[in-house]
Amino acid sequence: MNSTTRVRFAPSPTGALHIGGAHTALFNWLWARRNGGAFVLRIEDTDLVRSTSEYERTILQGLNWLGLDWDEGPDVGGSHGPYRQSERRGIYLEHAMRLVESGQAYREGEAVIFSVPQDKMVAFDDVVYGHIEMASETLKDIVLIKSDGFPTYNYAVVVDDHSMEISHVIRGEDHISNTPKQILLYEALGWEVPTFAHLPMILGRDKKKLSKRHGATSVYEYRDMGYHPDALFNYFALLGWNPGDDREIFTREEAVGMFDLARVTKKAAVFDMDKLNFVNQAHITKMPPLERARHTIPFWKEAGLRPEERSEEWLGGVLDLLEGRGQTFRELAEYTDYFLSFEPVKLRYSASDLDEEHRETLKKFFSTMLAIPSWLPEQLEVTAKSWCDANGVKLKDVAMPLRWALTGRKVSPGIFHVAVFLGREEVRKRLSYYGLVQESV
RNA sequence: GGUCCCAUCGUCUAGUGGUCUAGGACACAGCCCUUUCAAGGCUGCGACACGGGUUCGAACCCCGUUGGGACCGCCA
Repeated sequence: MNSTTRVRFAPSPTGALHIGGAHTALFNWLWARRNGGAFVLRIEDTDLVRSTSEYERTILQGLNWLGLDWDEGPDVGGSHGPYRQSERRGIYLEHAMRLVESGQAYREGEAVIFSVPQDKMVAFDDVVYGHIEMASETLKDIVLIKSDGFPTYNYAVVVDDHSMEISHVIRGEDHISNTPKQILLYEALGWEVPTFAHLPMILGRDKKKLSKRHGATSVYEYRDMGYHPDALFNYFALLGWNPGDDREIFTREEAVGMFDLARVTKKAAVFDMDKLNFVNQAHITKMPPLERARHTIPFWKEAGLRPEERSEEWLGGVLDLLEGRGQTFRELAEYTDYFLSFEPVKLRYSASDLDEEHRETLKKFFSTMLAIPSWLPEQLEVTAKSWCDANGVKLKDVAMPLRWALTGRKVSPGIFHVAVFLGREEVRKRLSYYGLVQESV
């Protein structure tokens, strides 16, 4: 336990929360929680034209959805505020003027610019990348305050991280080359330099920086595709980090218990949907039926079905039948649509593949089946098998037509379980619709 | 172009000089199970980028090459 650990996630509200940002936020959160420290949320809205409060709101909601809570931030306040850079202009100006007075910065137009000292080797020890150094003469002078009176990123980040007492600056590897500039500013201001830990980048399948071309990039798109936040959290944690043993499926709490910045890897990682799907499936499988049902409801509705007409227990029972089938809530809804309504079945299947002879055989079997005393999966299967033996047909020859008539698909869970869940009358109704029930019965 | 970073199976990774004929997971293929498809179980395919050193010994250390990436904005 180290109560002095203070980390921050500092998004700029110029777009939705996307994968890279969520990944960075996640690692900061993990480190804060692991050490019993504080996770601070700061909004870097110094780009007047691109920042909007609408984006700020979606980013906060996105973090919330992922289960990342913060201890200080623009909405919850805290002792180191304000937490929006646009509200901290006085602080930036004050320190910039100090540098002008000491001759370390100069004015040009309305702007304040820092003169980079020459012949200086700037070095730091990154927690993940190790020792890094850069000669100061490769750096150009640094703009501190723009002509519009707002601070630039490299300057504001230093003032804020210092005044918010940030102990560890955990951010993407793309900031490594900004770090020497910031260190020069810490030194000029006479401030202690925090510990830096840069995180590997996340790339698309083609190993290029993740962009729209690679498909979904915002966390909300993943929610809408049917991923569970716990699974996305789990998958993100695995990108650039591993617990050191073979554990790959874990909860947030377990991740907090195992996390260590020292185990973060250096190589950029490719975002792999196949693995995400696997992780999501694993989380769905472990989930209690009722919770699974609650997460699937929006997708049933989206498919035009009416889950609100059923109890959560019934819906959970439907999903239980899937036994591991489906990798997203969207697929869960899709794979079970025929339980909620006969309509999608009619749209998919017409029974035109059955010739008269085949129909007659099926009618005989179905009438035997519908007359079975106890309507249970095992009974249906035993009856079907013995009927097939007696009539010289294979079980699949009756099971597949039954599957088509009940589900409108060629794949489904065990069809006798489906039949039992649907109920004898509903099964009779569907078979009858396809003309597979003997009129006389 | 300058500076910086990275480099183990297709992908995520384990590995910090000998226990590595390199381990796990995803994906893929096959088998088992089986009324279909999954799930589950088993098996298989598959990598230390290359070249020099250092060392008794290198995936691990050093140098170079090549290949990726990032930054070089009064964007963040």
